[in-house]
Amino acid sequence: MARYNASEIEPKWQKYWETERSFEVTSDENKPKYYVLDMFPYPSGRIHIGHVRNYTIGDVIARFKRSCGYNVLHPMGWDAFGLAAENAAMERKIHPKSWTYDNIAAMRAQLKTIGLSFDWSREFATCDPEYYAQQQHLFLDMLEAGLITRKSSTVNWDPVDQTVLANEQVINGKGWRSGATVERRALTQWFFRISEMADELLQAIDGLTRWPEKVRLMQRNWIGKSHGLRFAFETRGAPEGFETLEVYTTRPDTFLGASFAAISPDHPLALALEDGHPELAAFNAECRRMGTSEEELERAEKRGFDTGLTVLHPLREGMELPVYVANFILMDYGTGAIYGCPAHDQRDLDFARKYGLPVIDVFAAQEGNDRVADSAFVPPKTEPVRYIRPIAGPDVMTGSEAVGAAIAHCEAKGIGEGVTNFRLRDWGLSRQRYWGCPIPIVHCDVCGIVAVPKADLPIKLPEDVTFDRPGNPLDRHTAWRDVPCPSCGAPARRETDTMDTFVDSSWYFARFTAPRSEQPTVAEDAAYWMNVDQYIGGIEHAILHLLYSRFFARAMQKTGHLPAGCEEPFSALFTQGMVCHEVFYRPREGQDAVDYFLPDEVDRRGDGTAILLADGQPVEVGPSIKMSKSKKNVVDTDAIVEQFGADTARWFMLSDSPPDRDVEWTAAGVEGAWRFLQRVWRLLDDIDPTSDMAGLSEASGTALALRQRTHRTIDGVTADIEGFAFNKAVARIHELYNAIGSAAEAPGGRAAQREALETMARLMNPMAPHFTEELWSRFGHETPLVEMPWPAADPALTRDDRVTLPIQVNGKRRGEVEVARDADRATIEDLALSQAAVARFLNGKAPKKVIVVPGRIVNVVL
RNA sequence: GCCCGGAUGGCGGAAUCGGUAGACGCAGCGGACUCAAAAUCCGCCGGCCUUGCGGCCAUGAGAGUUCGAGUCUCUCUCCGGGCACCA
Repeated sequence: MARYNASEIEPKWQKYWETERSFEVTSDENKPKYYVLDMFPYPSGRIHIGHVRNYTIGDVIARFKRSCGYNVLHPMGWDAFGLAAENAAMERKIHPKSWTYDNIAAMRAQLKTIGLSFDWSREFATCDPEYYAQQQHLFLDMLEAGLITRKSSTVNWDPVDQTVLANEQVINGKGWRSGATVERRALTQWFFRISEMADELLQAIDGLTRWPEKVRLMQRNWIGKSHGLRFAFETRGAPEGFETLEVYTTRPDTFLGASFAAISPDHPLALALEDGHPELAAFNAECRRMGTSEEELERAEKRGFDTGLTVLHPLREGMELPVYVANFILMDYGTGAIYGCPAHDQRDLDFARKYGLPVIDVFAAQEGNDRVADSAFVPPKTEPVRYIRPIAGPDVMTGSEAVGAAIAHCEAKGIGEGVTNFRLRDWGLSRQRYWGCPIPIVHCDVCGIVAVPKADLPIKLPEDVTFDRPGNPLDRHTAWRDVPCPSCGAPARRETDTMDTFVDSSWYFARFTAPRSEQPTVAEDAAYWMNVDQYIGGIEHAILHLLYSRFFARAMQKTGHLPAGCEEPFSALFTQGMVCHEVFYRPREGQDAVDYFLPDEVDRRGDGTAILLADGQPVEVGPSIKMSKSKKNVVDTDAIVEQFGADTARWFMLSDSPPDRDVEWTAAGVEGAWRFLQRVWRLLDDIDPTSDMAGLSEASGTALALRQRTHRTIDGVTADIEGFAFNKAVARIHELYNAIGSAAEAPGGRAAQREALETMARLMNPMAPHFTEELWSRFGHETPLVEMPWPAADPALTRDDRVTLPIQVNGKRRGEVEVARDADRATIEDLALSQAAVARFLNGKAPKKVIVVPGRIVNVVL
């Protein structure tokens, strides 16, 4: 038998699936549906091996469910708007559109060599006008439904390039191109009112039982529901209109420990005080010379400026607290103002020490409470603590009880109210960029903000734009920008901001159910296909993308674009890990820099060293990290498919690491996968593909043992695939392979071997589809595996009525005993105590205790 | 800084409920076949002690709960993801 030749056989089956339209599906009420969706890629240019992993995982599920009788929707598309296309335009003078569509064409061709069971007839890119036209439609409906609002928020502003920067374009506080110090600037923008839905989005997490617990927890924390006290301080010395200062606190039980108040540099009071106070104005300006990212604000050194104002402590007569402007207060959370309780909040304590403010204890010192070492005592909310300054209630309470008591007390005295607050902010969707979905709005001097009538959609992006200057080209494209007002006809301006690309990816899953419709969705198709039964993607999307999609599904329901029951669009979620690779590099002589080399340029030795093929000299071998272009530790898909075939790559991806963990791509691992497929192929030499399956019934001895293993493997692999434990499924298939040879000479052995190999082909099919189709066809089967049902195990062959129990003495394994699976405790105990190994330790004495866990273990305690 | 994960042989990992730690694979070593090599096949493969039987140690570190802990609790270390304009 010749070697298995992937480069001939893989295209053959790909062509078969394509001409047979094996994976194209339509709504069919008579068949149960299964919607499996892989997060669609950003068309960055090439498919790398990390994509192969992601899409292989989804493909295993899709093919498996298909063979289980489901009508499987498994679509693919492109998340095609974004910053990278504009960067390419600026750097390489390529239009974002041609850059994007060229990349899509290249990546589509690469994906098709992997043998993925996508329904390509449903493909779209989010930058297709047919797609974003429907998105504009959704925007208008959401605007009308009150789900969209307009307000001010802060952006990163590059004062040299006169442009808004994304957080990733701010490097150490400087604009990445200009190098200028970035500052925060307020801009009026469009917002989805997601915060209105905060509580609903939080409650519904409870129902997402097939999501990873960590993702549910991250979403809960992100929404950040809290109950606290909101009240107004009376101010002293403040300008007119600021007679009170409203603050919010989640720990009103520490109110009597307050020793200062602080406001955000962006707080209206801080702005009002700038007038005639140049030092404060300078401080505020300094604070604004920081980006908008929360990480940057939190990591920055805590600094404050004494405004000279004070507020009156409402519960401590005569006590005035100084008011500071502080750089760590976020204007977007709570009221943008706080009071500080240094004794019981580390950040407040650091601040108090720095500015010489008093530290007032609210709790009795406890063991481990060592404020002396400049470490605040933050009391737990759920355990009782002793208060020396309770606002109300007994001395000893849990934090939660004390918070409740404090709120009740303040409400009774008329100083504030208990309120529920959320960390979740509204979702700003405006982007000052070209390569995104235009917002269908016109600004008219007469009528104000005017929605574009639906009849005028789509608002298409103009293509004649230039990127020779920074800023949004739509702003300077007057022919596109200047239009008559749709309402009064007066000269007006289009909205030149485009939508955040998260909008594009927040409803694409719904669009796949009717991708060519002239409406965003089609009711019957959405009703049939939604929700996504299995969603698969990276953990990096655990919060934003998934939360926005959950919001959008609700918004689409409210606007009639999704039927009832679709408020949670992803019934099950799986988050997969990344593909990593070693880095190869050499320090650049005389410079503080290194040159990286591609894995292809290097010969990696078994002893951990490597040499550069070009000059035969050694290179450094660095750690295995996430594949990235900059470190050159990327493996291109084409080379692997050409050398080993897609099935080898797929098999390797699935065999080593569990799919939710990172996997290291190694050449040796790929070769191992390739050798395994070849070994399975060679079994065709030893196993008669025409042997009579009637011999199965008389299998005995090793042949019967093989049959049992075959059928137990069916059950095991089925459970493993359902549980995303593909690496365990692969291990089981290896074990079955290792067992095949032993049956050859036993009665019924030839038939048992044929059964085993045919079963292997069927079980391996979702993972290595081309290889197994070919293997299957060599047995003379006319129906290809793609049309075959998933194999079922014979229960008579999977039963096991004997079981081996380990015998422990004092918790250490000293022997084992084989018993009937249903043996009772007394029988097991007698057998165990009669063991020589046990008797040796007993030394004639009776054991203190014997623990028997039937079917599990025996532990003899001396 | 804040939120969320992860850590098991030389390497990837297995151990469904707290019950035989290291399944399966990779790498390595030894052997067979070969003029030789490749390919293939067979065997060994956590550490220490022991001729052997076997014993002791061992799941990032330290403590705790338990007859029994990789698994549960607490403290710590390191690594990764997210932090709202990367997608």
